[in-house]
Amino acid sequence: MKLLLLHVDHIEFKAKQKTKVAEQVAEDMLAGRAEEALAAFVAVEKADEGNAKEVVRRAAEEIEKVYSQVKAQRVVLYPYAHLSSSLAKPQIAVEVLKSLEEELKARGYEVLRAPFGWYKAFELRCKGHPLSELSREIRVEEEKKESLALKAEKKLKSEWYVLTPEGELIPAQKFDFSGHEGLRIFYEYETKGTRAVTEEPPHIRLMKEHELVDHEPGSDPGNLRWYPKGKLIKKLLEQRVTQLVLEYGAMEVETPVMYDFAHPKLSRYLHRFPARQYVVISDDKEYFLRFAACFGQYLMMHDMTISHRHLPLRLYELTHYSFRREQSGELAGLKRLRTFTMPDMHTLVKDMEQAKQEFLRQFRLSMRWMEELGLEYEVAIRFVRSFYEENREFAEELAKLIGKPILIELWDERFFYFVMKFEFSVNDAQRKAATLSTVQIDVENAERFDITYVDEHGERRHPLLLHASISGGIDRNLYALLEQAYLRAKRGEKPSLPTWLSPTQVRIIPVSEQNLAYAEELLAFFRKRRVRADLDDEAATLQKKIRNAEKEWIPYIAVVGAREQEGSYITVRVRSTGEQVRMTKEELAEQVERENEGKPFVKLPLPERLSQRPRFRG
RNA sequence: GCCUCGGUAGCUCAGCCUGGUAGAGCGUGUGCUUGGUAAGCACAAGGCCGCGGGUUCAAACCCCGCCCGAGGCUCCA
Repeated sequence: MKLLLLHVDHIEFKAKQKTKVAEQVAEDMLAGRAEEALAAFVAVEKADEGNAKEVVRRAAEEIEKVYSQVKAQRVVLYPYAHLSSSLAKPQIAVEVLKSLEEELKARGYEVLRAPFGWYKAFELRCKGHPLSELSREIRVEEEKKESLALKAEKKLKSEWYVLTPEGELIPAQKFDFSGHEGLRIFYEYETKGTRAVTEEPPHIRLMKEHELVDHEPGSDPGNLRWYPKGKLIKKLLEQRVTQLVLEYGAMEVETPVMYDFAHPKLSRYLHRFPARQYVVISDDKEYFLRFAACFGQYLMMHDMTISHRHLPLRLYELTHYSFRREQSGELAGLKRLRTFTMPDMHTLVKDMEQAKQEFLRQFRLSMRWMEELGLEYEVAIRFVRSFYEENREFAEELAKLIGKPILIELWDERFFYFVMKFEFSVNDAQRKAATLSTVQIDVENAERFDITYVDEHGERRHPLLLHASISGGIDRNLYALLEQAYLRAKRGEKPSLPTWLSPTQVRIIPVSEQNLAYAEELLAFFRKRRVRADLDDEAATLQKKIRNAEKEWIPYIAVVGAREQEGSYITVRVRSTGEQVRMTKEELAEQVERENEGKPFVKLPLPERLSQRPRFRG
């Protein structure tokens, strides 16, 4: 339904001539006049046909809201077809208008309704204040389906257990969590939510202070701006996860970011999910922005010719970007965004045996990722109960790999498209958890999207499908790194990022201007190596420069003065140990290169001399 | 989306209750200082007090609406 709401000094209409669809009305309804009214021009649309009741209720609410804002004294309902290009059937439109009139009257408003389906002359005078002209669109359909999905989910019953590395399955309520604080926090967050902590998550302050990421008020909430240092870290994470996944055997592809709402397979799939999408209008078609690479890869797989010899078959895309129009109140810094970057891999396998093999390998790959970032994490594995019963040893094998107790959630029935998934979660400073790595065994979508392969006997068959995000959202990985750095600082340790992710790995600080030339030589030396070095050539004291470097969490601070210049060595302040070490430039370069080994390397995207470097933020 | 809190210099914040010339620290610029491992000194520039409306002789301050952020609820494919 489309609504155009005008706050008018007066409105007057007179029906002149019937159209084919004219409503039969009493003589006295053919003309009318109202003063100090809210005139509601209404077009009832096709999409309203199945949801008349809800549309009427919502329209009445909108009108009520505006009515009280502008302090009108009566409502005039005026059928106005020209607001929409997709009109409802006239009969239904009349009914909707009548019930809207009834609804408003029931809510205590004085209502005048103009007849439907007549050519009418009308005159009005709009008040012209800021609220005096408003248009509203009321769309019920998707939300209705949405709430159905939500309801079904609410009914889902599940039970929680802890599985120890020794293979013991204990109901979570009976498990003694002492010594497993991380798991306790994770469990409590998953099952009870959190207690009220009313402070800003520390990573939000850190991401700004370190000039990594910031809010962008010029965009939709949940869309962030990335400064050079943040972009560098993001790029390194993206390159590394892509590297891991390609080495594992995935084929990298790229798929569109938007899809046709009306596409039959997509729309059915879409309605299984409660979250909302961004909508893009192109000509008169509506598209939604993808929330993962699923669709693009399904549609691609559907068109592929696949033999059993090709399985397992893996497609991968770094979704730059994925979009989820989260409710505004759910957004939180880098933890929860509306636009984010996520690696998404789908693996086709011929049977459950192969699915489990792949699941295990992807589980290990995710473990490796978490280790490379130095993140502490907790593990949850969620099963449909019957599937768990058949695969106990598999669960035990996974718990053993982790080497500490993990959470198990068992669902009585399968609501989602998967029978099993794992999640690696990190706890943050507010004792909340966020999922990073996850892999799911999907038993539904290959069939839904008609993805087939030809088996040994020449028969077309539907494969099983694994969804994998080895790192989880890239943005969220930075959130985890910052939150855990903050937690370490709270315990009295120095906060830091892994060296391979540190924007500046070596900061060269000359003791005085006399040592600047020597410092420049060192800078030139590191530039030729796989080391991100920069030079503090500002006019400040040594202490001040050290302090600035410490505040930036720089892993190696190289101080060079007359002594170093003569002895051709450098004195390095090592962040991880807090020690001052005398080293040669080669030794330092080798040390950093060792820490960069196997990781992508990107040059510092900023001027090497601090005096040449602008500030992105105070 | 709902509820609560916040938005003042590039940044962090005070001022608002009790309306009357807009403040501090950091950062930035300039000058002095050339300092040996976490803040050297001085001076200066820098403001649509989030936006719109209202009340008032007068609004950063009081009232209403909106926008943005954070937290809670809800939600989290």
